[in-house]
Amino acid sequence: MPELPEVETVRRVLKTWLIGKRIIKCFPIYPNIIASMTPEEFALRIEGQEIKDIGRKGKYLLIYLENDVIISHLRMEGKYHLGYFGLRKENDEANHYFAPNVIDKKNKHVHLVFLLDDNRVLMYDDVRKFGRMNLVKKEELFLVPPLNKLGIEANSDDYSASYLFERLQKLKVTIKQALLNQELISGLGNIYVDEVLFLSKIKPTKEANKISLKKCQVILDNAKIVLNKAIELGGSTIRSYHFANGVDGKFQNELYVYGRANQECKFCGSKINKIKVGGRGTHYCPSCQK
DNA sequence: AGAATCTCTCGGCCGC
DNA sequence: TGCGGCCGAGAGATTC
Repeated sequence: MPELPEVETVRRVLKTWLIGKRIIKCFPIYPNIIASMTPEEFALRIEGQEIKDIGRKGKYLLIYLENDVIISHLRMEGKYHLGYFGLRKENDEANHYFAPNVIDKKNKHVHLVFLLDDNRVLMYDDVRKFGRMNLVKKEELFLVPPLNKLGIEANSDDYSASYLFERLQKLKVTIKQALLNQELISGLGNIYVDEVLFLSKIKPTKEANKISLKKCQVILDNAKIVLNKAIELGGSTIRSYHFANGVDGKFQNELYVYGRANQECKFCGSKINKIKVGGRGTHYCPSCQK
């Protein structure tokens, strides 16, 4: 489940692979991955452009080309592999191959392929087909969907407690639902919201408009601590989620509540509770969080 | 107007 | 082995 730290980890890997490479050809295999235009138009526009930089905004990965930016959201299980253009050879140790019209076990979940000018291929792999890619003109990047309404990032120094407090005052949802809203604060997903609320000693079901200004500061402080620590450790690898080329994160070992239902709280020993909040699985310690 | 809620996308996985 | 239900981020539609 890629959240801000996982996407940042992918960004750093892609940067080492792709800067200066030119996209010769794009194969959109599963068309629904491309949002807001036809796959043909997407392919036509990016073909011939050089990859200039790899950026990130919230959970969105940004592939800067000469004239356009590919906005890639990995959603649940999207990942990238760098492979080779050609047919798989016997006893070949290379992990990933791609040839048009040849889909084997190794790449049956590959939905989009970029052929690069060094005869390598960048493959977008997504078992659940939830990920989406947009293409926007460079100068419109933050002026059109999906980035035009995205909130300030949760670990940014620009995020002030007074701003968070003012926004929360107007809401009638729980604090957990508010922190998952990417228009209010970006980069936090289900895992890290649970972790931030645990460290902040706030029950996920508490109404957003009852959080004090002081607690807003605590939330932002903990968001920084949790996200920066997770980035440092390469994100969390949970369930079947692995990063590009098998690079796994280590933050899952640091989790206090997420995925620890019925286990002991690392602070007080109470049983971690799992409930539903706004339709999302939610973990908390009933004695630490009020 | 703006916030909240509903619906839809998917396939692995779990329980029966 | 077969099948229905569950999970979940975000967009777009709908309701409040």
